[in-house]
Amino acid sequence: MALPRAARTQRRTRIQEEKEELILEAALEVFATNGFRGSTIDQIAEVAGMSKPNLLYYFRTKEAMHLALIERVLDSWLDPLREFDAEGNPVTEIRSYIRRKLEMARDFPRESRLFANEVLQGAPRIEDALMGPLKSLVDEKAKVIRAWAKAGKIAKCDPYHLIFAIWATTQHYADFDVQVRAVLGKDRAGEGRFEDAARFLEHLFVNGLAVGGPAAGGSSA
Amino acid sequence: MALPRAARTQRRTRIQEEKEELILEAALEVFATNGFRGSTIDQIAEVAGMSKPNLLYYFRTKEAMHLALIERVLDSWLDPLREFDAEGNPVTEIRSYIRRKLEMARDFPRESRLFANEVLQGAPRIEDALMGPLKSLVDEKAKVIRAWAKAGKIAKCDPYHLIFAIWATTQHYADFDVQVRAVLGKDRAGEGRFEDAARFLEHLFVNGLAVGGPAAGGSSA
DNA sequence: TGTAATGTTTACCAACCGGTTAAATTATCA
DNA sequence: TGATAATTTAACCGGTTGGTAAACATTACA
Repeated sequence: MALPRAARTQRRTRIQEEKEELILEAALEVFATNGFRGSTIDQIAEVAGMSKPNLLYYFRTKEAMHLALIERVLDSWLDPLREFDAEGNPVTEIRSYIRRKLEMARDFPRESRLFANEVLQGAPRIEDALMGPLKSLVDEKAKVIRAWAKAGKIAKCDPYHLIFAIWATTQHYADFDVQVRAVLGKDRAGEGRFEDAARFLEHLFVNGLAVGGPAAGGSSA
Repeated sequence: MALPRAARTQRRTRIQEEKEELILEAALEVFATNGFRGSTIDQIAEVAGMSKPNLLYYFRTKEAMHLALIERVLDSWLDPLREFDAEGNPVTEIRSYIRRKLEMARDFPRESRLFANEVLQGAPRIEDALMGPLKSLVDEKAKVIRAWAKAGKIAKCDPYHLIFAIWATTQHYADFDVQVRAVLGKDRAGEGRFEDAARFLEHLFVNGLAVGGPAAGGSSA
């Protein structure tokens, strides 16, 4: 009895595709804003416009909905880092990585918050993913960055903490959106904040990682 | 009937001080790791080593515990930014702000996660604090930073996004601790990670904000 | 020491929550 | 169209949750 009833039909139907999609969309909305424990099946059902037993016809448990969601989202969430190219120009690569991550924070804030909630609360349901695929990917890209530093193309720095810094600064605009808007105030909280953030962050990281920074000797001022 | 029974005694007793302290300490532990909705009074009671009705003798509702906690923590949480000194040397000020924030992430991760949970879930209970005291303080410090930039002491940049970047990068080590440890791996996840982070972040921000960096040109208006 | 004020516990309640059952309804297709 | 498979709903269940009432225990102090 490990499968929901919908998965035990003779064929996979059109209705199953549609409803499962609908449910995951609603689940994303609810889980992202309330966390796992803070979300109820009833809430998801209401957002999806379906009855609770009907959800449970497609997903056997609340956990199953969450798991399906995580699996679907995790992969696409790592895409920007995968595109990080060892052959490219370091400055260009870092700049476009920042831009892509910032675009994701703008266009898929719920996905970002879904993970943030999960990690913040100790990642009880995604620990494997963190220590497996995520760590492997980061390890791989860290090597690339280290090679760039060794070749003198960027300043010598800890590649892991560089990646953390890019994650933190970009996802901040999704995860802490309410705070960002509150601090910027009504007039500056429009969509333009993402362009401003991009400009600032690109400047920060490009300058910050440039070889032999100007702060090295007595600054020209 | 807005006050808990303990607050309706003739004098404030020693036991009240002690028990309220004990409860808030337990509440911090629980709220920080589970968020508001995900936490139960029973959990807090168990951590505090008291019975549930006993907690409710000191705090009328779960909300009241959370509110008392937020109020107590918010103030100290903003202290590092308050110390930010207009008269000081910009590089020194920024560097020590980063260091202080990083120390707080290391020494008070629960406080950081308490806010992160709250903001992440839309800040329903601290919106006033964000738009009031927090915004005022940031506005004030943003002016200082802008003045430094205008005087040519640091690169021209958006002071709000600079502050966001410092918040994001430092709090990351408290809020996303599980992820940081998972990615760094067992051998590098010791306490040394905070020193590594400090070294990287100081380099990043000091170089990144240095005037007329080597990658000069496209900086913000 | 006695007693009034303070503190703690036991027992309880109504609402909520995750999930099940079985019956009713709708879609599919020979 | 009718039979069968697929879908949906109403009713329900046991456990949990936030919170209360009232009896009981302890402390402070005259």
